[in-house]
Amino acid sequence: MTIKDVAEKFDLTQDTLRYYEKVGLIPKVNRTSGGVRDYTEQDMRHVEFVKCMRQAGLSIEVLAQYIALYQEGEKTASDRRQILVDEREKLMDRMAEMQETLDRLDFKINKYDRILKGETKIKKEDI
Amino acid sequence: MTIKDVAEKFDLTQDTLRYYEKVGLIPKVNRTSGGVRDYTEQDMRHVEFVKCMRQAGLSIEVLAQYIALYQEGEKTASDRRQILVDEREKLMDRMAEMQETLDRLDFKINKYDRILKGETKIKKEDI
DNA sequence: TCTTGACTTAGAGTGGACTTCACGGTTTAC
DNA sequence: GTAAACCGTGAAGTCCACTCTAAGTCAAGA
Repeated sequence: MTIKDVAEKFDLTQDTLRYYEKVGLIPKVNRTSGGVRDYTEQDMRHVEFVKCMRQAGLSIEVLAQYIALYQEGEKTASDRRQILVDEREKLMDRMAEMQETLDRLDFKINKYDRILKGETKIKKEDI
Repeated sequence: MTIKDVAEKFDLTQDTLRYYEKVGLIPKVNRTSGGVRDYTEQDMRHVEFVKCMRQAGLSIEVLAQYIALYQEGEKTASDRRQILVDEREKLMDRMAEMQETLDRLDFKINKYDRILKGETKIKKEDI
């Protein structure tokens, strides 16, 4: 698969794909005789994984580290596990914060609904 | 309250507080005769609100817009409500993505646990 | 009175994650 | 065969959200 196809498939730009490869989020992709990237199924699994992790906020740095360990083979399994555990923890924290904000948004939206129906007045101290 | 106290209270830097004021996330804070910021209770409610929203990923831009409407008074209530509804939606989407990633991390951590106990082998296609 | 330390400003600098540029080589459709 | 579309590179540029710097002001304590 060409970079164009992969970019479309995962809704990433070609630039982003090249960038990810450069910084090590994706292993070096094989090239055709003309030097054009030709993505394998395995490459795509990497792209999909990285996209998912990036969306959740894992940094380029930590992902590059993970992929580097992955490429060193089986002996790095426990280091890799630790990275995942740490990132899982961070993710849970972020989600808890977001849940708090979500609750707060719901509360405020509710308040606006009541205000707009004329049931309540805006109080100066409500931001 | 001085900027130092507020920074400590909310675990933000003084620079960040000045920056938030400059870009309109916090209304202009009153000054002492010497020009030093003196935060009121109401200012602090703003700071707390903004901190919470920023943590959840709402942009400076959208928050500044919200605060600007807030300062225009009651007539902007429905516009403000709409901002909150839109941001709530985005937040839910982000959280759903993060939940997906979390599930995936759990699955992978589990796999590593089994590998490290020797129950399974790493497969090449597992990233 | 002098020093210390916290405060002020405008504006420059930083870090993360892309994104664009300039320009040349490659592939494809007709 | 050739034009159009696509791909390659390294380096520079961009955007967001701060963060730091320089140079100055001010209040309190020795």
